[in-house]
Amino acid sequence: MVQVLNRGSSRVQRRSEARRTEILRAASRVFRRRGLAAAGMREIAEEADVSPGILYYYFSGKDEILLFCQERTLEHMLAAIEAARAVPASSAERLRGVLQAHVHAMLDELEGATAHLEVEALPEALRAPVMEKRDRYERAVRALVADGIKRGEFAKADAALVTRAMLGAVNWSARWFRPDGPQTSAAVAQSLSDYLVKGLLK
Amino acid sequence: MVQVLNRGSSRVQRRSEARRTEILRAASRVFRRRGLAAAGMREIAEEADVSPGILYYYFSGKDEILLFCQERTLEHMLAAIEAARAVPASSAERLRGVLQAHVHAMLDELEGATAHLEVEALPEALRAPVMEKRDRYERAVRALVADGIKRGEFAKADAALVTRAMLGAVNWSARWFRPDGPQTSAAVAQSLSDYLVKGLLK
DNA sequence: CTACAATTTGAACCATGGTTCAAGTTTTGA
DNA sequence: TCAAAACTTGAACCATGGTTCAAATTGTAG
Repeated sequence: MVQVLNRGSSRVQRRSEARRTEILRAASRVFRRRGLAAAGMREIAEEADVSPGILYYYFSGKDEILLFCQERTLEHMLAAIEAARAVPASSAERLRGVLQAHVHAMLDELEGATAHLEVEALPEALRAPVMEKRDRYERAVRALVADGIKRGEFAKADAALVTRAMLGAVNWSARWFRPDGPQTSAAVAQSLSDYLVKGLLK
Repeated sequence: MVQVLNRGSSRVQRRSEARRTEILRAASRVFRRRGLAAAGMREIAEEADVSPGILYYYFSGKDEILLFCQERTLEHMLAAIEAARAVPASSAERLRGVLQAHVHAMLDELEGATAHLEVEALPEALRAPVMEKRDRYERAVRALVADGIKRGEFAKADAALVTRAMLGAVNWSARWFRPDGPQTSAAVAQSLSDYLVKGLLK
């Protein structure tokens, strides 16, 4: 029988929950390594050091694993937006903060996931909640940009287009970044956000 | 038997060549519409208005179709780089020109293809030539950026990183652009390249 | 016109990979 | 300690989709 999501705190529930996230993390790694389509259930199972069958004990199938990976990352990014809003700072500083968090969400081992870049991989039925979050995130970033323009801190620009350019640049980092390369993810986050915000300043 | 690429000009050869590109174009459309992995041979065949079997008369298989799509787009982009180099102009103007051509290569119906964004989809054996072109293109853009910095036209920056940011922003456009949306691909190319180059100026 | 080559078809083949399941093993509660 | 529940396994099932192929059609050369 497939388990129901459960945040209770009895011993078994905690252990069960841990196993679930363990699987999700393994899946994230495989997704990033092989790409969404090429990631097989057997490989995910091996990465998580369990048998293939068990994936269907904790999840209803590959789609659901994908769904959870995407939502986890998006919620992480939405939290970063909230954090930025809470801090009293210039639009430029806020925007840089959000973009840096986004880069970390893309590149860092712990929470990093690139799955949310391919919403189309989800069957129609599951897409809605992910797209809702994705759109909410994009709107929030756009609001940050528009706000900076309104305040006169940024030059006049097409906020929607610039936002998409920024997100594209940031998302793309997952394609070329190598953890064993010359620079850390923090350095990338720094330089990238500096450059992207600079294009907005007057 | 599988046909050999042939640019001769006898009547049959011309017709054969036309059929090949016709198939490639159909494949490009399906790739863009469904994504690489989800594009099936049967669907490509239907889009090209032929039977599935014939794809194997003109190509050795899906991999080769993919390979040709990628190379076609990359060659198109490399040509744009050459054109930019030939023109006497500021680094900023050259860079804008290249980025605009890139956007058009992404979005326009005629030659537009997004296949080259997923080199990993190719089997190891076929990857090399595509990656060589892709890297050559990236190096050329980077050289343009570095040149602008050296001339003092651009502010000091990590040329490699900025280049990747630009390419990411531009590649990403294929994800959100809708031909029937509010703006044309030319308008997008314009705004996008303006913003991206602005971040480099002093 | 006729034979040969080039082209085209669509059904069948088969590997891949997501999924199911009956049968074990481990953990829990009393 | 023991039975029930929770968990885990690995092999088998089966749909999908890339590929093959024998046969049919079309085009070409003599």
